[in-house]
Amino acid sequence: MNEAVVLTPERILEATEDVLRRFGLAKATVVDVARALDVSHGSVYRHFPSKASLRDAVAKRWLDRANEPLCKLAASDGPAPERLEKWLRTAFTIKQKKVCDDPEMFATYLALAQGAREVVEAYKDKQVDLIAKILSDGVAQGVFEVDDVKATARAVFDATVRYHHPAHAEEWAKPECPSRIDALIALLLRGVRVCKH
Amino acid sequence: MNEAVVLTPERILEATEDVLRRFGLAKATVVDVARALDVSHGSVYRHFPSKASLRDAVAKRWLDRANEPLCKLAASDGPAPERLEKWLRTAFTIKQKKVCDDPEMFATYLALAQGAREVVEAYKDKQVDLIAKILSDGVAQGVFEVDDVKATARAVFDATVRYHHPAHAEEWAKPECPSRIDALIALLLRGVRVCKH
DNA sequence: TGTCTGACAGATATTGAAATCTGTCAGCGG
DNA sequence: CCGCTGACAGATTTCAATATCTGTCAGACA
Repeated sequence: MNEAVVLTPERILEATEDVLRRFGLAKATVVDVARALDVSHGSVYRHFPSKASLRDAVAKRWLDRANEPLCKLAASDGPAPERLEKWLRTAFTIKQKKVCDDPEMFATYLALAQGAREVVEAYKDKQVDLIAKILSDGVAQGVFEVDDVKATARAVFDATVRYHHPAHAEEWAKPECPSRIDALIALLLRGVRVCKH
Repeated sequence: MNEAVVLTPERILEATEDVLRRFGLAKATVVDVARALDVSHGSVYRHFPSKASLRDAVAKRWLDRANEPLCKLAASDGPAPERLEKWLRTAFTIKQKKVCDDPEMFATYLALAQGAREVVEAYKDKQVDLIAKILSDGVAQGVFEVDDVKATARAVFDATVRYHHPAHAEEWAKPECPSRIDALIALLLRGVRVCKH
């Protein structure tokens, strides 16, 4: 019973990512994945009930990996305003880097996410929770003044959509982008900070 | 020399909108437009050098019409905060209404705009100028406190992208949308207002 | 007994030949 | 003379025949 030969969901996901990387979403088939694992395609259906569920699982892996640094940032301590700014800039940078490094693969994952609405929705909710965590820390520190933490976290998330939603990815490379990000972050921080007298 | 029979760019644009409405962007051809006007398609090329330029002109008409109420709002007078809020809500409502009333036509115009980048860019710049107008009025009234009016106007525009960029149109119908808009507008207004003591 | 195979039906994608469209231009007709 | 026509070349789209893929399942194999 060689472990390397046992067919696990994990191995299938790995192979699926490989196949996606090589062929792209449009051309990748379950048969390709099975071939990469040297099994029949019927075997893949023992572990994932459909091609859609396989794609969803790949999307979830991808989003979870991307989210990891942000979870850490939200859980850390320190002054909330700096932490919020850092969190937002990190969120933007992660996405931006993915586009720059491998635009083709980014496009593949983007298309993948389009079909995995539930997974994406859960991921977004998690992001909002992370922002809310920082906001409530800031309120506790007396540096933020916020009516409704949850609603404001959602508003911050919505307000920054342009720099983390893939629909706007083409614009991220523009030269005026960094200064526009600076202006946006400054505006949002002013919106949550307590008034200085 | 019957005026109704003279072929003008205006008449061609009107006919093109009709054809788009009837067939959709994918199926609408220059031949269809010519047929609607009862002329040969060669004649259309006397007035527009290419199909692309015809589409651009239609897109421009559409955007200009949509922009009209917003220009008026920005040019009006009154307290800047109320005016900014009204402007944003109007901008959202205009787009939302277009989607609700005729989703098919909205999709057509959306696809149209994708190919008319320059026209769209000019339209966006105009929007930012309108926001900047209201912001600088607010500064003059002593109710807004803004470092760089132009940059902040851009930031307000960017922050509200989720509710005026057609890429997010599917989300506009969701029931939680209005309260999220309220939270976002409140956040942005807090970000530009002078501190209350 | 439980995992995997391979053949199968229905759904989906590919392909290339035929039809249509875009953009041009010489010339018609008022 | 001037705006319009209609035929044309090359590009693009359509359509239907063909090939491939998804998802199932009865049975092999260990």
